[in-house]
Amino acid sequence: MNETPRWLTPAEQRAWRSFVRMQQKLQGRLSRRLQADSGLSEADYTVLVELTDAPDGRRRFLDLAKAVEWEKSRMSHHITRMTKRGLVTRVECPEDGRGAFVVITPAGHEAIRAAAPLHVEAVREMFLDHVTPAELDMLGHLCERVVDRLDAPSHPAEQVESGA
Amino acid sequence: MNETPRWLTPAEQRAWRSFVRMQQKLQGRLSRRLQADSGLSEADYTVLVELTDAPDGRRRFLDLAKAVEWEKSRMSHHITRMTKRGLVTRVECPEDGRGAFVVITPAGHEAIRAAAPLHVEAVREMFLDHVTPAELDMLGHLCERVVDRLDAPSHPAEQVESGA
DNA sequence: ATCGCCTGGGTGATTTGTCAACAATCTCGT
DNA sequence: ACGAGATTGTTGACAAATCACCCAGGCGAT
Repeated sequence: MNETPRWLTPAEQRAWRSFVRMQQKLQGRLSRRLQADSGLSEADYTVLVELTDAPDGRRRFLDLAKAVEWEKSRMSHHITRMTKRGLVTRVECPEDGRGAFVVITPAGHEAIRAAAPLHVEAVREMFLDHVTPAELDMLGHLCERVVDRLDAPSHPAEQVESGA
Repeated sequence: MNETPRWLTPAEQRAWRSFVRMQQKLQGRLSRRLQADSGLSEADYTVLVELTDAPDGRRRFLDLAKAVEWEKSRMSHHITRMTKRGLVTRVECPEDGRGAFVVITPAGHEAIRAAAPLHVEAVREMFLDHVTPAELDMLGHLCERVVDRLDAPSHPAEQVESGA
């Protein structure tokens, strides 16, 4: 029945492909640099940022996992490793007997505090310095919109009662 | 000496963060979907696309590795696995005794041919459908520019004679 | 209370990626 | 011609991600 592939137009093709390439390169370079400069993997950094953002430096597991689009088991394994390195701790949740928080430790705080400026510098060098404010602004809006769409229920048509 | 962290402005902060989030989500969703729909990992797909683009479906190892920003050893391992599945083959290079080509097989061709329309559809749903043509255009240019910058020698100042 | 079932999280085996060291060319300068 | 050094690709040990399955605690109906 759906025999119409809606193939990409040349313009779409080109934009999407260069976007993908940029992602690949940017991610590759940034994470290697982060590792070299600060001894943190991209994954570590992501978790630490997410925790730093939380008002009291703590976050529920699944909450965290969904925020960064990881599987819960990945989060669990990763937190185990980070715990061994002293960057975070597990704290069990009083009101949910099965639940657990992951909490950033002082060492964890210290680690991002040290890593952030270097990382920011790298982000500038590799990305921000080559983008105009207008582009950046547009990009920001675009990304927020797309993220919202991704977080919303899969098929817009199925969603009958959210904003109504 | 460099005690000036050039911290991000709120606008930069916001744009960059939402960009990172979008990347995470988009990548996560797209690759899970690709796997489910076609039995190809994102890595497989990347390699196959790169090979399909080449005039005669063959590419040197390191060339390929650099193009997708992988370590050569990752490429080697991955090609080994793909070879076992019959998607590609290794062919030794006549004019460079140590070198090798990786070549896409008919089965490989068939695999992307089958996967591409599904993947494209997913890309539309998750991304293109939420972006205006003007935005897409700007994004495309931006990405090309950034990629060029990343491929150019590291410190612009060190580059004394390219455009001059 | 207790049974079914869902949810939040952990575990172990398998797959994938990284790192470091290696072999086999090639490239040059002499 | 020959040896130092740089390239190209491989390998094996280790780290990290995924998958499938498990367990414990909550939640609601009877």
